Amino acid sequence: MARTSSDIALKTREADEASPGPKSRLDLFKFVPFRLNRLAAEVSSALAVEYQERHGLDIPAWRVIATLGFRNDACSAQYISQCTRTHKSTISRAVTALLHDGLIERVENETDRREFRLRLTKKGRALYEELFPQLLRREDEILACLSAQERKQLSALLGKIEESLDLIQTSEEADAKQAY
Amino acid sequence: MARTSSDIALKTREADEASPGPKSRLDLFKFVPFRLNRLAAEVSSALAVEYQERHGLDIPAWRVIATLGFRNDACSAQYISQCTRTHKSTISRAVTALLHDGLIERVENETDRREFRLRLTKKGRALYEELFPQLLRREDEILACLSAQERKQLSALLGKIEESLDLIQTSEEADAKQAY
DNA sequence: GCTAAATAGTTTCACGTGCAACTATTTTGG
DNA sequence: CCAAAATAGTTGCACGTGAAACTATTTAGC
Repeated sequence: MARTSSDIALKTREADEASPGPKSRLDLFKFVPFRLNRLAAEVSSALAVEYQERHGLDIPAWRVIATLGFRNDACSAQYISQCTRTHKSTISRAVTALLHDGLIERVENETDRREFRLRLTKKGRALYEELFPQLLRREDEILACLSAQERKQLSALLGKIEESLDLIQTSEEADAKQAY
Repeated sequence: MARTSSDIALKTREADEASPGPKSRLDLFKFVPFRLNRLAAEVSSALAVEYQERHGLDIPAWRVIATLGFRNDACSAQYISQCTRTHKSTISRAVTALLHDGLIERVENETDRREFRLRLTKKGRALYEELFPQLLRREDEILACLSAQERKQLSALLGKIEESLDLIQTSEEADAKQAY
């Protein structure tokens, strides 16, 4: 209490988009990169309750489960890494843990013995089926402050930025970029 | 190449918002928390070039600089921690480094000797003045894919979510929540 | 006024992550 | 075919971060 500077405005909204002129400062609270970072961190921790506390999964593990659960056929660690934009070593460790827990299994690829195809086990599938509705519910809670139309807007806007940053890749494109 | 499953659709946009009915899967690429995470990470690394490579600052240090630069008067580490939503130990380490580099200085608070008031040095101010236009330019590049109106929309939508998640706090409110 | 609780800030510790090096396998090119 | 480059996946290492413990100081309660 008694912070003498308490009255400094911290409100974010209604950026002064009108004047791109000679700003002599940067308001962190209107700075989109900062806002995205903060928002993502907050949303993540809100979701963590579901997969972490309730199911013992961390984010990378959940991404593996989610990718395998969404697709029917088995796919490689590489593929998961690329399309979730998660570093391959991170995926590798998550895969090791999930194998150990019997949530996924891997099938040797006869034609290329470097790569393994991964798929959910029965147990893994069951977890996926239980988990994803809970996560969708959380997402819903988070977006409850938006109308249906606003949600559509948000989705479209994010899509545009993603596209412009090349975050949306076809598998072909993903093949081109290694690193991940 | 020759990924047999290459043709699986990875496109994100145009979520099937219409049917909130019995989905039996979760498409990670339509899942807003995932998208926010990925987007924030990507945007961060795009900006990192500016403050990291060109000025040797990391994100926490930049947040300290930005907060002090935006405000005229000196403020406490606590304050910076709360309003940037960055853990206090992280801010503490950033402050130590910035003090060492002579970018900020601290003034003893006579009425409360536990707390220090922080402010930019001349050198720090100069860095701020040089850095923030570059960052705004980057932000501009990233949002270049959006029209002026879309940017306004995005800002408003983020604002609503932030508000609903209680991310926008007056200092008063911030005082209530500790932890940070 | 003295003890207990609260607060600002620092530091130690454990842990997750990215990078780079490594192994094993496959592909390419001469 | 064989050597060199490329690729899938793993692992060692360094580093940044959050939680919790800690120091110093202030406030609250009796």
